[in-house]
Amino acid sequence: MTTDAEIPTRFDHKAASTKWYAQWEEAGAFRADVDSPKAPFVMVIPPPNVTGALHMGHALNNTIQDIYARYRRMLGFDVLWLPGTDHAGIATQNVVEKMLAKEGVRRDDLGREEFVRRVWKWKEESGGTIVGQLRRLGASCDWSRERFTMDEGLSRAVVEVFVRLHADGLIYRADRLVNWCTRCRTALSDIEVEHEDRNGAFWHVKYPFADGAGFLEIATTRPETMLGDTAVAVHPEDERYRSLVGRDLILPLLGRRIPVIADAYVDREFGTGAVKITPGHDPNDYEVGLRHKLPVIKAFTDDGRIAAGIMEGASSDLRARTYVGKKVLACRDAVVDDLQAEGLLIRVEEIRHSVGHCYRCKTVIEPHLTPQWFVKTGPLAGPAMKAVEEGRTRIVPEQWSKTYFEWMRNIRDWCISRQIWWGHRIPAWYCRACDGANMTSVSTGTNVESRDEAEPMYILSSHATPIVSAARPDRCPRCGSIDLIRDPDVLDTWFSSALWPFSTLGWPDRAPEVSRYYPTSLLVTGFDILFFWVARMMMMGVRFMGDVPFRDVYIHALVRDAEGKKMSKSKGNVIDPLHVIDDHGADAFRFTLAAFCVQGRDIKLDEKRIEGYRNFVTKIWNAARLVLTEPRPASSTIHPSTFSPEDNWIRSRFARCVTEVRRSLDAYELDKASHSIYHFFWHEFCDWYLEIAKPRLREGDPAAGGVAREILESSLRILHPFMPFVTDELAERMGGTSILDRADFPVAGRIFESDEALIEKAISLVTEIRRLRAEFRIAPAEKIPVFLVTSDLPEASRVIIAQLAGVIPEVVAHKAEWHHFASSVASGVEIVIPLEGRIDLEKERARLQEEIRKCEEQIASSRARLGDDNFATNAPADVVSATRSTLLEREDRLRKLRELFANL
RNA sequence: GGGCGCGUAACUCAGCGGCUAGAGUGCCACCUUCACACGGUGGAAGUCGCAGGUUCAAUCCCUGCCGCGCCCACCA
Repeated sequence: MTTDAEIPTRFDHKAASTKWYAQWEEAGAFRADVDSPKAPFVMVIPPPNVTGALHMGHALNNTIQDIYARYRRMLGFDVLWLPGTDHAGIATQNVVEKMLAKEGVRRDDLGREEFVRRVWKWKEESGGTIVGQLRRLGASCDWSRERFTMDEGLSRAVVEVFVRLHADGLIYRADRLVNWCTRCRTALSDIEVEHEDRNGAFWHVKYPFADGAGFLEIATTRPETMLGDTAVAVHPEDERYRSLVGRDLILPLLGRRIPVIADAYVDREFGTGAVKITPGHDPNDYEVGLRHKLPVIKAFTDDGRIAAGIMEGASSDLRARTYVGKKVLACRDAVVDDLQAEGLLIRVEEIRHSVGHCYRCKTVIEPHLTPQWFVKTGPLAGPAMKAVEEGRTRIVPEQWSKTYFEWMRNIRDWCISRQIWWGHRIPAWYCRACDGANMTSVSTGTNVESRDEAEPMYILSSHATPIVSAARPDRCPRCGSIDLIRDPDVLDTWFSSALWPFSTLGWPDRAPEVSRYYPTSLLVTGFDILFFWVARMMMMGVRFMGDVPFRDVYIHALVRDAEGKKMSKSKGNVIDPLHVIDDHGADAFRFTLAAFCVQGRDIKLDEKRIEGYRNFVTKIWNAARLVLTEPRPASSTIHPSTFSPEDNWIRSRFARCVTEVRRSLDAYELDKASHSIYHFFWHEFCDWYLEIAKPRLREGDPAAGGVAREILESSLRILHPFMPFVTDELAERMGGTSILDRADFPVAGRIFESDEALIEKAISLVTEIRRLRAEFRIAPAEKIPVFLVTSDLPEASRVIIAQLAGVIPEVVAHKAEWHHFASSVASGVEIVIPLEGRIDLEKERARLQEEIRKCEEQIASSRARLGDDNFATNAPADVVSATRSTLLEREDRLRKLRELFANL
C-alpha cells in the first residue's frame, strides 16, 4: 500500500524522464521485429541534418510521430519507427568550412580527400547531437536501425538508382543556365532558390546605333550584366521599333557591336519595350539566344566576379579590363558611374522586384552556364501523380494534394549535380585517351594528385562522354584505355533523401525488411519540404519499388512565435525546445504541441500554453495521489450491481472519450484527441467524479475504489502516447508495468444512458445552487436548507447535491408558502432557498423578471420558427421535433419561473 | 500574375446549415475545505471582417469587397 508520504505533491519530470527512457531502451521496447506475427506499422523519420540541433519544427514533427508510434504499439502493431540523419551536403560542408576557417584553412588547401576525411571526423565527433535530443523528447525510435544517408548501404542504393535512371535515359548531362550560388560555388535546383521581393533600381540606358544616328533606350535592373549583352530585342509587332530591327547597336562601355532582333518574348508594355539580351546570364535571354543563334558570353565567374569573357568583341579592352575580376555589386557601381560619365544614363527609376537567394547561405543567386546532371522528371512525375489520384497514397489535410498536383504538373527537370565535395559522388567517369578534347586541364589546389579522388583537375565540357557505372570501370569501353578520371560532382542531398523509405530498409539487397516494411504506413512532415522531399520520394518509390512509399502523408503546420512570426535566430524569437523540456517537462510540452495541431493552420506557440498543460500534468499527478492514497479495495472483482449511478456515469463518459480519441487519432486530428482527454480527465473525472466519490473512497467502498482506479489507470493508457513519462511513472506506482510494453490501448466500454442523464441532472442542479449561493453571498462553509420542487429526484442525486452544493436539500412534491427566498429553475426542478431577512426582495423580483423576460424571448423565437409553415414542410423531421421539445421545456421553465415570481 | 489559407470573447483558437456560438489563457468576485493555489467555486465578456445573394433557416454555402499570411511564377 502506497502512502501519501511516498508520493510528492509535484511530478519530478526530470527524474522520471531519465529513468523511463533508459528503462525503455534497455528493455528494447522500441525495437521492431521482422519476424513478428503482428501487423507492421512503419514510419521513417524525416532525417534531420547531421548538423542540426533540435528546434520547434523537429519537436512538433517528432512528437506527432511518437504519438502514432506509441498509439500503434498499444493497438498491437509491430511498430518500426526508423530514425536517422541526413548528410546535408551543402549545409554540412559549410559548417566544416567555417570551422576550418577559424584555423585559417580553406578546403582547397586540404584537397578533396583530406577535406572529406575531415567532414567525416566532424560528423563522428560532433554530428548527430539531435539524436540525443530526440530521446529527451521521448521519441520511441528503433535506434538499433538508425541510418545515415552516407552509410555504405544507402550509398549503394544511390548508385544503383543513378545508374538505372541513366540507363533508362532519365538522367542526362547537359549545358544549362542553372541557379548558381557564388558563395557555395555550386549549382542549385530551382526549388533551392528562395525568391524575395526587394527594393531595387531600374536604370534607363542609351544604346547608340552603330551608324551614329540616335540611340535605343534600354531599361535594366542589373546594369552590370550588359557586359555580357549580345543583342537587343524588341517585339516583332511593335510599331515603335519595327523599322529598327536588323540594325546594329554599339554596346556602351565595351563598344561591342550587337544587333537589334525581333522576338515575341518581349513584353511591349514593360520598361521601354526594348530588352537587352544577355544569353549567358538570364534564362529567357538564353532561350532567345538559342533562337537567334546569338553568341553566349559568360560574364561572371564561379565566385561571382566579372569574367575575362566580357572582352569578346569589345572595341578596346582597356575599359573592360577595369571590370574584370570585380565583384558583381562593385562592378554594378562602376558601370553605372561610367554610364553617367558618358552621358548614357537617362534616369533611374525605383522598382520592387524579385531576387533569388541561396536557401543555405542567402547569397544572391546568379544564373550560370555550366554542364550539369539532370533528372528528366516528366516520366517520373506522371506515375507519382497517379498514385495520389488513385488514393494509393492519401495526403492529409487533403488540400495539400492540390499543391502537390500543381507542382507535379509544372515540374521541370531536376538539377542533381553539386560542385561540392561532401556527398555521394556521381558514378561517372571520362576517358582521357579518347575524350581528352573535351577536357581542359586546370590547376586548382596546391597538392594536386594524379588519382581521380583528388580535387578536380579538369573542366569537363558538356560534350565529354560520361561512362556511367556502379563501380569504377577497369578500362574505357570505347578505346580500352585505363586512363579514366571521375566526374568531380556530387549529388544533391535530396537525391539520397528521395530513396530514404527503401534505402533505409536495405534496398537494393533483398532484405526481409524491404518486403515486410515497404510501403511504410505513415509519413509525418512539414509542408515546407513537400516538394523537396515528399514529391521526390513518391517519384522514386513508385519507379523503383513499384509501389508508393507511404500510405498516408500527414502534413503538419509550421511552428511560429506567439506573434505568428517565423522563428529565426536573427529575429531572436526562437524558443528552444530543450529549455521548454527542462522547465516544464517533455510530457507537458508534447501535449501542448498535440493540442496545437489544428489542420491547416500555423501554430503560434506561446509559452503560457505550455504552462497550462504543465498544470494538467500536475493535475493528473494529484488525482492519482488522491486515488492511490485512499484504501485499496479488498477485492479486485466488483459486482456490477454495486456500482452507483456516478460510477456508471464516469465509465460511460470515459467510453465516449475513448471513442472520440480513437476517431480523432485515426483522422489525424490531434487537437481534438488531446482536448477530449483533457476535458474528460479534468472536468469530468476530477471535478465531478472524484468529488462525488470522495466519501465512498475514504470508506474503502470497493465499487468507488475500483472505478476510480479503473478510470485512472485507463486514462493513463489513453494519455500515454501524448505523455509517456508521467503515465509510466504513475502506472508503476499503481502497481503496473510500463504502459509501453502492453498492447492495450483503451477500448470503448458500455454506455449507461440513464445514469448519464441522472448525473447530468444532478450536476446542473448543483451548479445552479452554487450559482445562487455565490450570488447571494452565502459563505461557502454555511450549510443552508434548499427546497427542490419535483416529484422525481432519486436519492443518489439528493446525496450528490447535499455533498457538492453544501446544502441540506429537501425534496418536495408541491411548493409551500415561502415568502423570502432566492429561486431558480434547472432541469425542470424549481430551486428555492429560504433567505428570511437576508434578501432584498425588490432586487430578487427584478432578477427573476429578467429571467422570465429572457425565457419569453426564447419561447417567442421557438414559436416563430414552428409557426412558419415552410419550416414544418422543409426542415427534417428530427429538427422539427427537437424544436418542439425545446419549446415545451422552455414553456415549462417559464411556468415555473412565473410561479416563483408570484410567490415571492 | 496564379494558387492556398486566415479574419469568431482582451489574447490564442474550436465550431462550419437548425440547441441560449464554445474552449484554454487572461480578467473580476469568493474560497488557504483533509489530491492539487500549477487548486476550487461562481461571474463578466462576442454587430462570428464588411456588403449582397441562396435557403423555411446562414458564423457556417455562393459572389464581391476590405485586411492579413504563405506558396508558386522567366516581365528585363
